[in-house]
Amino acid sequence: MHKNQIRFNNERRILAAAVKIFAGYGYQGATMRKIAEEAGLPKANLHYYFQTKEQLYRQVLDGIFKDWLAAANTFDECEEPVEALRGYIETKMDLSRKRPLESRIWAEEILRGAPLIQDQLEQTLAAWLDTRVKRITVWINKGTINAMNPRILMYMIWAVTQHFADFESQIRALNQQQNLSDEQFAEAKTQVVQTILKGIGALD
Amino acid sequence: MHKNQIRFNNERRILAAAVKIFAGYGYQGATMRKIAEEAGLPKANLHYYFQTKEQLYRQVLDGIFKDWLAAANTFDECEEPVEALRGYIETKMDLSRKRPLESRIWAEEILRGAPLIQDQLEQTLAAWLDTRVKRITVWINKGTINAMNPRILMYMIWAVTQHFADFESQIRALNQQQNLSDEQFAEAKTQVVQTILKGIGALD
DNA sequence: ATTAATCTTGACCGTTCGGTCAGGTTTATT
DNA sequence: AATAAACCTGACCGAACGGTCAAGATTAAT
Repeated sequence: MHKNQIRFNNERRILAAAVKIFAGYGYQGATMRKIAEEAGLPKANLHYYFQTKEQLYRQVLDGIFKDWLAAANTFDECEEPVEALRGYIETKMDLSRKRPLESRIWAEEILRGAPLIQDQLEQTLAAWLDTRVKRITVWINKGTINAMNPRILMYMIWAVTQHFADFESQIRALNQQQNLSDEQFAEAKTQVVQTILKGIGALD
Repeated sequence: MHKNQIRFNNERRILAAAVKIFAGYGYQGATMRKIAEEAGLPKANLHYYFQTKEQLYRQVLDGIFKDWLAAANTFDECEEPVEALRGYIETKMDLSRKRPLESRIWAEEILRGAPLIQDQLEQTLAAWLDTRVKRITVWINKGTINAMNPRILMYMIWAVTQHFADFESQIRALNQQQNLSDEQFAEAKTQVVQTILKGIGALD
């Protein structure tokens, strides 16, 4: 039991509702009314816990950003490129499968020019990327993988893995109006891993 | 000289302005006022040529969809997978470079669940994809490329190429706040082509 | 030169937006 | 039991939204 049980519960309810509505309608399309309705609370109550729509949105983004960075754990723990990259790609694919809403909110924020998270991108994410780039460079120098620009490799991994969340509605339209089944998604995961690892010369 | 010169010119101006504003703010964030200002026309004039905001948006989407499909020309004209896929990937990369706004409008529409273009996806795009899937299947059966799901290959190509337009602001933040230079973009293009072609076993 | 068709636009309308606030209720502290 | 702190919410506000319209200006057709 928390000390501020009421506050804790209500903030969680509001944030969960906000994720759904922001993902479904975008920042501008989402309204405090819709979020309040989704959360089952009066609109004025939202403003009691989160002063403005922007502040609520910022907290949602913060949560997403943390998951984003945490997905790199396997990457960091593995020594060899095949394990490290396979683990990272699979983790990112699983994130797209299990939490597509968050991925879409992130994508929309970037699409709009990252007006609210530019600082975090330039500071935290840039530093995060630098670390991984250095590890990849070591592999390249050892000859374990082909010579290449490690940043572009990371962009490719992000692009492909997040595509399955962000472009879900397009994929569904091209799959007889059905979301990918678990089997289909597993197949996609395997093929993405294989193509990228083979593409950078880590296999064979 | 066109017959309806005035109408033709004004519709073009408005559509060009609409692309900029829709790409920069999203459908909901874009306002008829902003588009009118960008076009240098009074707001009421927009409604003379396009009855509603939604109709204007639909025409913008239609234009993008045509470019989308036309990008497959090289794909269709080449016999061998290396030429065909290299040509298609390069064309899509060039599109992302030269017309990122259109790519972002498309991405946002899909992100929101494709409310206005679902039919086109299910009809036209699905048929378009089927044709290319069949060609890829031929290559697989010949053993020119590895066994795989051709649809997932196409998803990967779309994801990676469009990422350079859709996530431009993120890439900029990770590139010392500078957009990719022509040299950097050319490097990315080469690496994307190499990685995918090698990844599917079309090279070596 | 006259008429018809097209184009232009400031002013206006109903609706919905994010946000506020006063006053009441519930929970925690002493 | 009394007081304080936290929580709740219907009613309201100014601003901005998409869209309309009447009346005038311009262009095309005869």
